[in-house]
Amino acid sequence: MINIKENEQLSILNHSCAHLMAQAIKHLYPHAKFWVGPVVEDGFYYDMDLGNDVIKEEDFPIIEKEMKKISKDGKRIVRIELTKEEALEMFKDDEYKLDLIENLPIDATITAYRQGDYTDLCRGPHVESVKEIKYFKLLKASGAYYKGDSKNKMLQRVYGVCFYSQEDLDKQLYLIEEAKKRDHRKLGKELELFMFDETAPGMPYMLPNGLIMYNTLVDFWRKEHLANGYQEFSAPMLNMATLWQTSGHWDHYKDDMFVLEDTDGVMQALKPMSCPNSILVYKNKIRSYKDLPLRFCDVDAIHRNEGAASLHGLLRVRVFHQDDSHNFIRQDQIFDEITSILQMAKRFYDIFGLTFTPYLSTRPEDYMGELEKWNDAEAKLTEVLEKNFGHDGYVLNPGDGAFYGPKIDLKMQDALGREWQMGTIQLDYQLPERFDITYVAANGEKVRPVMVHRTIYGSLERFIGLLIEQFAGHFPLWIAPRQVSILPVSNEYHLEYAKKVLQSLKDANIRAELDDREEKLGYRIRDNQIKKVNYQVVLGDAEKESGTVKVRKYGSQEQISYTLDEFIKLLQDEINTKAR
RNA sequence: GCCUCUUUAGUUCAAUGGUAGAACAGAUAUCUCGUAAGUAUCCAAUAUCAGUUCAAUUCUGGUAAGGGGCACCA
Repeated sequence: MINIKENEQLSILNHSCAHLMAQAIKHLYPHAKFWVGPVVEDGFYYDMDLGNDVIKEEDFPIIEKEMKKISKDGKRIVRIELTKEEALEMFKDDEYKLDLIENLPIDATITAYRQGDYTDLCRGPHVESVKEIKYFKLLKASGAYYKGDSKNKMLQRVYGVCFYSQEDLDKQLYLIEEAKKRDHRKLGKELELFMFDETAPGMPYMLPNGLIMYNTLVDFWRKEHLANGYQEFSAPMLNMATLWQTSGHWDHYKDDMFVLEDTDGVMQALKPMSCPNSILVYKNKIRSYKDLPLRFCDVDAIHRNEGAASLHGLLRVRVFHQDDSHNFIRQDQIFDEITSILQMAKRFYDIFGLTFTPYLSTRPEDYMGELEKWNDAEAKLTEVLEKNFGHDGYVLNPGDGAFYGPKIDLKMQDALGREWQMGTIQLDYQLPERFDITYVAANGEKVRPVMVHRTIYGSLERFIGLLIEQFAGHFPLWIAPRQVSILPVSNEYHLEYAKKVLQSLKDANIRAELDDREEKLGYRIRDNQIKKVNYQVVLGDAEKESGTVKVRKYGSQEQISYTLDEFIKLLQDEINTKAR
């Protein structure tokens, strides 16, 4: 998709289009008051207060028509400089604009832009005339909190997009449509990967095909982690309130937990994360400085009571599996540990061709712990990022860290350009304190370790969701649920040979299935193509006689003959290289 | 949690104030097949609870689930 914000000219055009839309809406809803109308990555929006009126998508054609009319009149867009007094006078009927004016820096030049009968407070710049704004489309309408605060009144927001040519606009609209086709929710249904039922909102059922992917990802993860000094454990899902009181979740996170009272009247909660459990594992015996780093990983199910409206297919769910690990290290091991985690994450993502952006979140205002340690940790995280990604290779989020420590989030985009947090690396000085964990240092003193929370996939569910979109359902062979379909030309003559080939493939650990339905070959080819099976093997007289297989790769018309052994080797090589 | 929209067969859609039509899938029969849909028949649905009405799938409201945003997201 085209990123409008990156193109300065296009960005100005879109901003002017936001004004044009506001003007049109003002014509149609004279009492409308406007807040802000910025340019975003994929267009623009304007927030407004329409009193009791509501703009719905069905109203878009009328607004667009009015916009076209104004554009045709071709009024110039005139910049006006104002003193604060003039500005306050000019916008005296609009409390939103007054708010903006009052909050401008004292030395700021106040400007407004006038186009015909509409004047808007704005920093600019703008295109010269409304007649330049021709190729636009309103995309969606929604509510949005005033100043982004849920305690405030809800304004109405209308999104749109604008281009310099009809072709560019069509192209963007086409891309939006194409992106919808690879929506993991749609493909998940079509390819029978997962499902949801009304009785468990936000809690996915992994169907057999999806579970193959899940298990394959976990197997790979497990192998890699055990080879890299990690130790896997599993812990109770239901824990007494006392555990959550110690960890602080009871005070800070209770609303997001599934809490219940057991038959003995004891309060319990399903774990929303495994950190306290991993600490108990650490605490199970006395640890020495020689033991560190200690890396306890797990893929236990965790439950979070997310708001119903925020649920989104596999990308935001109420029960999921984090490929979690809690690494207990010494303060002087931070740099090496973070480096090794980041490298591991990069290696994992590279395998899937996924690109990500690291976000460094630093000390918030309400931080806990010692300032010195914070500064030291932040400096080290920065150093790791600078070294591995370069100065422009990561985003700084000042003050956005957790109260217990700074963090690096690894974010990726879905098909529609929405950003999702995948991996995360968080330093934590609080939980070791709360649970009073220590290691014995060389001098015999008890020292508090630093705890690193980290995930690479993030959540297996979310990762699978993103993979579905990344590959549009056509997966690399090693995670593909349907690797090979075997199609005998005729069940009467070729079934026996087909079964032999099937068995050979299964013996070689290939996920192969026999398609011996009483349907014509063309029908079965098509059906297997739609199911995105990676390889189709057609077996008829020629193959039966020569002991070969005729292979057709997904998305290709080409048919290639191999001996059975050659074919198996080809599959195994592809699986082992994890290439597409 | 807030604004807003949606809900008809397994799936994707159609129609209607007088209880619904199709495509794909599935089943059966037929075809015995060499690289993207052979043919016929059958099966199968108005999310749920109320209200208005002689009559509601259609109108109104509640609930649930789902979508688009906002807020949230250790």
